[in-house]
Amino acid sequence: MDFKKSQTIYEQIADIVRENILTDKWQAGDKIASVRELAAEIEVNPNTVMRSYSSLQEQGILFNKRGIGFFVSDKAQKIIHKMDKDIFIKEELPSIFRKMKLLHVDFEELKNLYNKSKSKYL
Amino acid sequence: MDFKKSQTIYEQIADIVRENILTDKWQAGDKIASVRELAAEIEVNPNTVMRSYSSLQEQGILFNKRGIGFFVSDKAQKIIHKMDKDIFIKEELPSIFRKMKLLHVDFEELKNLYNKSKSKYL
Amino acid sequence: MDFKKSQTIYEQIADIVRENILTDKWQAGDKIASVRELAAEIEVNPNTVMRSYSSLQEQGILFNKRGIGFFVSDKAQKIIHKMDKDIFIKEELPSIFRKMKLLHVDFEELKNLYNKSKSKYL
Amino acid sequence: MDFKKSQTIYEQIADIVRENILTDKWQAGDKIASVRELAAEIEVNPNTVMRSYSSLQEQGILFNKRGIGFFVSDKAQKIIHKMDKDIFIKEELPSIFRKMKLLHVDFEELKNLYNKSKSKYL
DNA sequence: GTGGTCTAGACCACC
DNA sequence: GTGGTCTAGACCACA
Repeated sequence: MDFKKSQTIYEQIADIVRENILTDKWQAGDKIASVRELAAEIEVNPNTVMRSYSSLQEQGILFNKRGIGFFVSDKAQKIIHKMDKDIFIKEELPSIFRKMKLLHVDFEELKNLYNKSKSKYL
Repeated sequence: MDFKKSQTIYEQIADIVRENILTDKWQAGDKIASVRELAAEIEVNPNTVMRSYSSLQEQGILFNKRGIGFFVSDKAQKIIHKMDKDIFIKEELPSIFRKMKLLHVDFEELKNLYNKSKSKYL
Repeated sequence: MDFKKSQTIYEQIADIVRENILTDKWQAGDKIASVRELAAEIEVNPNTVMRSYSSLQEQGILFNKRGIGFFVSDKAQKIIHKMDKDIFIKEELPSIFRKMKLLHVDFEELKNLYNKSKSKYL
Repeated sequence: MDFKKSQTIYEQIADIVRENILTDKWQAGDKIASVRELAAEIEVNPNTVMRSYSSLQEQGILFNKRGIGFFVSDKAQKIIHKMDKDIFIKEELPSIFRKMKLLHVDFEELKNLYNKSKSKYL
């Protein structure tokens, strides 16, 4: 597994977990991989995985049962969706629109790029 | 001057320089603030400014004359525009489109948000 | 450790690293001395070593794992060999040939000097 | 006029003067360009030219007559030839031979490159 | 005055 | 422990 340098590894792991929950790969109540299992699989220090799980737990996305493991919480999907959409609309989109203006990219071009990217996944 | 802590100071300085060039505030051939001047103005260590200028020089955006100062290179604007557009189209937009899909944001909603943001600046 | 003053220290450190890789002392995947270790060993400021390692990383010769250290990249030797041979053939040799002409040194004399230098290492 | 960054401007100017003398463009007793003339021509600070001329004077290559200008000394060519050949044989060639070994360039290849470079100037 | 290098020492996040 | 950034202050060569 290879990670981007611009973001910390534990955040990138948390992102993957969040995405798996958002896309229904992992559902409410599911037991997810143990810290050691995941660490071994993606070749990362167990401390690093632990840190990801802990932060997800603080956000109410995971919960753990002592000696058993980490589980997806009931409200996980709702929480993630709200967090992500908030960031998307308040931070990411404005930054994109600002850059479009700076680079003289008009909405037509955006539309074309959108359609092109969509057709990739058909 | 205050900086975000999510990004290094020297990158933020480089970003400002790039933006000033892209928006024609500084034009090809212009002498820009000396390392010490800028450092004093934005209350930062001269070494930090130096690092920004050096990286911009490596990218071909600035050049310097010994003992005189740093200048905006002829191709600066073209280089910056190309770099920025490349990143925008190959990295930022795909990430945005991917997130739209994940969050079930359709193109109509994007269009509305775009028009809303546009009207802010009218 | 003593350095020539005609060249910056950080370039000389980078040169040593490159040479150690080129001569197989350090091989692809090897972990090299940490910034602080090397700095202590050659009695130089850690920042200076950091600067060397960073530039080697930009060139694709080294890479690092967060919190672990710097490593020799797989293509390191190939990159260095290409860089060196390019400079040798496009810059150093022409300059030598030009000087030979200027100083009226013919190819026979060069051959003699070459053989003499070679016998030194036998 | 454009200068390499790796060497100081005044040294590069001195190099040009030396070369002009070595190739008989400027001969013993000739008056060379005044400091201001040359400075204007190559767009450089007069101080910088002065520094070049001074160093050449120290080496016995130039001499000056007060209020008249700088002149090529009688022994100029001999001095330059000796200096250059010394450096060439004791420093530059050994460094080249060392690099040949490192880059696995054998003498045959050197010969080919030499002949190729020679034919360029025919 | 300018850029450029270097040191000493600090602080941080991460593994 | 590791890399990475930043500061304060010094010194140098060059214009």
